[in-house]
Amino acid sequence: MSVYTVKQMAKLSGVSVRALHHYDAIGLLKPRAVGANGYRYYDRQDLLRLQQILFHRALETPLKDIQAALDQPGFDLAAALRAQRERLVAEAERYARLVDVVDRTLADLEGDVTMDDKKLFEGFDPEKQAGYEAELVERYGEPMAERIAQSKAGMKAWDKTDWASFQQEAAAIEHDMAKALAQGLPVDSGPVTAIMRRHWAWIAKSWNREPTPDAFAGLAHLYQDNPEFTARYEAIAPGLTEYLAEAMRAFAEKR
Amino acid sequence: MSVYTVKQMAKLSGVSVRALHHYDAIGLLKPRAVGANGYRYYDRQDLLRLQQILFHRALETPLKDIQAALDQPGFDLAAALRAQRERLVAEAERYARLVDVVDRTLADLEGDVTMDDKKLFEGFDPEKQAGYEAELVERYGEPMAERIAQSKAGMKAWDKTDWASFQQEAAAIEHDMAKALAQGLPVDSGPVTAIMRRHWAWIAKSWNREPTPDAFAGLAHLYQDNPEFTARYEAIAPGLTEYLAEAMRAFAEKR
DNA sequence: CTTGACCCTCACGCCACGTCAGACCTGATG
DNA sequence: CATCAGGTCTGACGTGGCGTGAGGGTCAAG
Repeated sequence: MSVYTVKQMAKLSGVSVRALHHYDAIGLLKPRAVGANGYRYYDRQDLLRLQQILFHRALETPLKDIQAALDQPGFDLAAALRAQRERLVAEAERYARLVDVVDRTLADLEGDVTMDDKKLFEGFDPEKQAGYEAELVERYGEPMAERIAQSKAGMKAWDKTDWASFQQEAAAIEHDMAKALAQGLPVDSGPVTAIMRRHWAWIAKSWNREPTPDAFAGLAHLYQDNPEFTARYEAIAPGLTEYLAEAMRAFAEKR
Repeated sequence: MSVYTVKQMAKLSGVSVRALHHYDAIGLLKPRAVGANGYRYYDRQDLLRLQQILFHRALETPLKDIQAALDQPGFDLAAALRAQRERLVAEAERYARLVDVVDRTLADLEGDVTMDDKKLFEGFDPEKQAGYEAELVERYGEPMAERIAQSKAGMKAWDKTDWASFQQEAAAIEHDMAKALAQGLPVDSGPVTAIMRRHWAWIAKSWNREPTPDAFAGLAHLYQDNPEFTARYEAIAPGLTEYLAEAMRAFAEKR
């Protein structure tokens, strides 16, 4: 009565026959018996195990780990679930952030603002974002962490117009720096200093607070060390990353 | 000046050299030039294109689609992004639901309630969940949609104790039904009718409203047609799905 | 005995690369 | 000029969780 063929198991559980073959092959779920004809026969215990498998699979646990969880008697399921929970929370947040990115990009598109000014402030690749922050905090201590939090809080309240003007100013600064570089102006010359004043103000706006000279110079390093920034600047003009960084350091020293 | 080797491109953009090879191989990003030695040489335009690629890749767009988006001149980027946005929202919600599932499971585990009573009300596999709802709505019209919404709203307010007792009652009902089946009691016999009264009440609790007899009978079909339910009942006892469904229909007819 | 619905075992395909292996190229140094 | 480090290349296989045939055996009903 309670013996099922592959097809029946598939219908009862919602997985494919191929998946059952696969689970058999990797030893995750072996049928209770195999006939002389090679047919797989499952029973209710197998069905129960399959249900457990599906539970873990829905949480995106690798099949290997599921096997380990189900086969080891003293396995700490609660601990594993708590670990999974963290992962899932992180994923949920990641996707929420990506939605934000798309929203801002769409706002850009519909507002007809130039399309290329979105890379810097998008917040995708949160690991790297976290990396920047960790770097800044390590270099400048706890107060920096607070500043970052302030910055985030402040920027959250911005509307689309704020973002658009913010990005336009960034583009303008970059454009002017590229021109200065092309003209061979020294980084401590008057015009470049003027641009740096605008950059300083722009940073102050994004941080919701005046940067210290040290932090400003540290940002220059950050620009040089991280691909997100170098790619952006190098794409505008070759050598712009270093030129900008030098200009920032020169400006910071005068403060 | 603005000519980059693979490694330089990799450093500037943060992708691996292997990925650049791959993008070349599939035609997504071909270097501006290839030397007589076979070396790939990129320029700033390539870097810009790579940045666009990375933007889309971060949104998990398949590389083929990215290529289509970048190569077709009249491509509707906004429409594509809106579609992606929907996907991302759905994913964010899915993960949030999974976190809920894990939380409830953990509550179960820590409350020492039996572990197997979690499958029915978990809300993972949202597509199928949506399928159930669509099925019910189609069968019973718009009022059912409203009822589902009510049910969800009501259950959201439940705490862990509510969930635990809710699940215990379900388990008790199933257990009693399995016993009745084993004893061969007819589905319209007194004891079975008594169990059905409890099942009815249980449904009423979850729906936040009394079911109509038609809806109750419809639920019986749902149990028989969907693997999530059949697997659950068949795992408890073979034939329980049909027995339960018959009992529900018999009960519904008497109302 | 035939039909049609099952069942089996290979075995390749997918996607976006990671990871060797083996060989060639280039620029700086002894 | 030889050497050496550190690039660069082209295969080619591995990853995970199966999907999707191909080619052939099995089983129950008519």
